[in-house]
Amino acid sequence: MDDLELIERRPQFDIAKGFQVHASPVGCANCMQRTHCLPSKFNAQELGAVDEAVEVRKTIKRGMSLFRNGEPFVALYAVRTGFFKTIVTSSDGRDQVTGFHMAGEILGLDGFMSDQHHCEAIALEDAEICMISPAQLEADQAVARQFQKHVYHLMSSEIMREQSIMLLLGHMRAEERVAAFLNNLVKRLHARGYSRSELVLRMTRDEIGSYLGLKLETVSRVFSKLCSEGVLDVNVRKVRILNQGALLQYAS
Amino acid sequence: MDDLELIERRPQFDIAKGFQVHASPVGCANCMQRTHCLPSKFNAQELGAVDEAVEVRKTIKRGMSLFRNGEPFVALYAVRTGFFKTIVTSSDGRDQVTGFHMAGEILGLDGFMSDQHHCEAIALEDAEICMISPAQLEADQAVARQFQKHVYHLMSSEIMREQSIMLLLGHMRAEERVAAFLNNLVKRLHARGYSRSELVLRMTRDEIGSYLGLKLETVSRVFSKLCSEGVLDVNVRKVRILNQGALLQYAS
DNA sequence: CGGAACATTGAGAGGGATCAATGGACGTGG
DNA sequence: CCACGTCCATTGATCCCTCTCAATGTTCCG
Repeated sequence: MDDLELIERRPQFDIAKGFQVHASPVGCANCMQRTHCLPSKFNAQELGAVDEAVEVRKTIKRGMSLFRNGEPFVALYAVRTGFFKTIVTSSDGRDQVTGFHMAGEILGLDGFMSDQHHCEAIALEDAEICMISPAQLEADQAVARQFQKHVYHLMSSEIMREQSIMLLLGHMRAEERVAAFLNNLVKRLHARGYSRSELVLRMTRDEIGSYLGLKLETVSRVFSKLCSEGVLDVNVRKVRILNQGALLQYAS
Repeated sequence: MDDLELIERRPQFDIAKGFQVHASPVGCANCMQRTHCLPSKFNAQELGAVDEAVEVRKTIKRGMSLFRNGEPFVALYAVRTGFFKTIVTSSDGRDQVTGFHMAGEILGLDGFMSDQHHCEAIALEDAEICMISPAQLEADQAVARQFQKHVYHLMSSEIMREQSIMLLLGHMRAEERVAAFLNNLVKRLHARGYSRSELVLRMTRDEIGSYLGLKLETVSRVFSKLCSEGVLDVNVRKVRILNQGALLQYAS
């Protein structure tokens, strides 16, 4: 397994197939994601320090892991391009998708305080990420304070996000879950300049199902049903929302 | 509604029925929970500063809220005695129990970084809590550093806890959920000196169901089934675990 | 072109929800 | 101290949503 070998070589960050490391070709100040990403929280002056803490940019091939359960924490990761899923694995081997992550979002927080990752992040398509080294960020006193504040904020958001998923998993029916999923996805995409009504799913039906606590067939059936009701226009991975209001109704 | 009136008066912490405030009668150094509670993370020297930050102890009557969704964050709360549940409420009014909390556990972290609570904590029986004021804790530099470290740790644990619930809600069958619930509960109780095989449930079947994503009748039926199989001996709220191994098997 | 991975759809089964009735525990007030 | 009401738990009967199993279709890529 090329993947495994790759994974085990970290945290040295060797240049290897599917896991290219190179010096920063783009500073945060020029990055397309700067308005959504962590650096947006810093002022122009502090940005220099942030830029220095962002040591390298990496490209991750589709299907590869950014980090895995049990690995030592070495950095936070900001998604530059591409799409990730995070999964947790139960003691008996079943695993569950706990989130999907797009450009500008920060991965790896779960390892930040325990120095060890407790989930696995896998690229759903070829992706680029920035590695943010907390140690270096905290060299500057003012930046450190600002950084900590935003790590708190990110963790707080993560807890709230998970609570809303718990609510979804505990109380919603299949249609509601899928509708909530689509609404959330399209909202985040729209914040990044994408259409409010059209999206391309980067994940399989199985992955959506795992995230929503449903079987892949059920996810497929719900798509078909919402299609037949004129709420959606689904063509495999391409989804068009025809009736925004109705979709919001479903998600209640 | 006495409850509502009470709630609205906070955070002034008036003395009122069911919500008694009084000066610390017991220091952390002498508290029965000190080995499980947050203060256990500090050395003897720092403990003085912690004790000062624990401004008041309060008693909370059964059914009363410690804090509610949307309320400003004023302090962290350490459970001294009694039992709490935390609930989140969805936009359409449905709510879900997100956790049960016993002596020594810290409540209110969800409001720590956003300065506002995003869930509600309700006492399941008459309870006592300690209010920990972060502002005062952070007066001392060394204590502040130590405190921050442990807040990170607590939040990390909270994220992991929620992920395991997501796994439960997403993939487990009713019996597995109930078994996992009991195992977790008895483990935490045992860490506090209680029996490894006997426990008294402080919550209703409905609350267990909400936590596990099941209806109360289903919870009741699972208890009955495990009873008939000789795994448990259930007498309403009193549960005896007759076959520890089998229960662990169920929770897989 | 062929194979692998993924999606769709159908038929049938089953687990949990729902509806409903009963019973026990507890607290309050007569 | 008992009667009563309330809250909670148990159990049964039935329904239905989702899972499971299975076959077919589509897309993508070597």
